[in-house]
Amino acid sequence: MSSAREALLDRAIAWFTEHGVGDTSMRTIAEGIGTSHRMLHYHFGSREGLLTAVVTATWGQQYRALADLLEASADPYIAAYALWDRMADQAAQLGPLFFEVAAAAMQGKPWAAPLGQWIREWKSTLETLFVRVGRGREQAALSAQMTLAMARGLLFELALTEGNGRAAADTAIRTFLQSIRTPGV
Amino acid sequence: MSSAREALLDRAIAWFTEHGVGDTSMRTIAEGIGTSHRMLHYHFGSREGLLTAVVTATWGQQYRALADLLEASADPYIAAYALWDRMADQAAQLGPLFFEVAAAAMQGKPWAAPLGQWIREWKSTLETLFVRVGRGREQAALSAQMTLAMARGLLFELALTEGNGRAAADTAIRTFLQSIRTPGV
DNA sequence: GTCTATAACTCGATAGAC
DNA sequence: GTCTATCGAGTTATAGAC
Repeated sequence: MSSAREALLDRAIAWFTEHGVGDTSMRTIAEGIGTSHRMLHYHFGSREGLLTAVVTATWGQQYRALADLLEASADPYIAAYALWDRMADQAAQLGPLFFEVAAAAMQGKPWAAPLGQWIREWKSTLETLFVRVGRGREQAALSAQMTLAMARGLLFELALTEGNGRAAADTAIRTFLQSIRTPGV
Repeated sequence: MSSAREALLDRAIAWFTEHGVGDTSMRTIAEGIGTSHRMLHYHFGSREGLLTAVVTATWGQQYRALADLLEASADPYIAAYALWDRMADQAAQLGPLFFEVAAAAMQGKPWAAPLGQWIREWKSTLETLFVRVGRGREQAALSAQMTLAMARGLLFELALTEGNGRAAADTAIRTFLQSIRTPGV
């Protein structure tokens, strides 16, 4: 509600995107985004509250954008490529933070839990699309799982090479999508 | 050399595997593995020195084991599956730490750099195997990239679900390896 | 909402005895 | 190699004025 809080949150997201979460303190990030650590405590309650807000806001909007994208296209292959295109564009900036927060979710850190939840939902959403195009439940689940795994694996590499190799990654995902399009697979 | 140092390193690796790196202090980990923070400083010099030693030891032995495995098998598809099998077995334990350290490498943290280096080498190793089996340079590079991306993406999901879904992941990797085996892909 | 001040504590790292 | 003791800085979080 408060616009001061939201302005602060936007800048915090930008800061974490660039520097990661890691061991950074409230003071360090406060200085980095031009406020005081007192204000961060005032608006977000605690360090964990700030992290939760950042994760929720970042991947909440990401999740809604992707869900829209998937709903807009009837063809799961076209939708999957559009999804890839969007993720790959942001890989160099958002990739490192994504994998850091995901690792935190794997370790059971509460502030990272929302991301883990959304990752599970992406799979269901994509699976539904494959069903809608005529695949059986099991085949749709397999296709969704493989598509997301391939996209995420390529994203991992892109993030590790700071965005170099985008063309090669595009070729890889296209080759893969082509291969699961053929019947019997 | 010193056996006290190596015993300490072994226990530190086990501790990080279970708890992650995150924001944990020298004092916390020292207590966790039954020593004093003074001893950690004595043997590893600094917090960064300890992290570097842990990363180097963990993925140094991992890298050598995988290199042997790839060299032992002439068929890259069999080798790739053996590689997958080994990684998937350890996914629930080592996966979270792997992705956390990889994210640190993406963010340029010096202590995580060795892992980034090895990840690049895995690709070259697998690519060489595809060349040896008759693929052209470009096709071999593409196959190696896709194989590693798929394996890593499935690993990501396995780690996030604490090892549940191993059977589904096995099916996925087998389906994928089958699909890139057919000529023209 | 924003400020200064500060409580209460933990951090990495080192000194020096043994 | 291992111990106790400690330094100085940095930490989260809160109190209270404005």
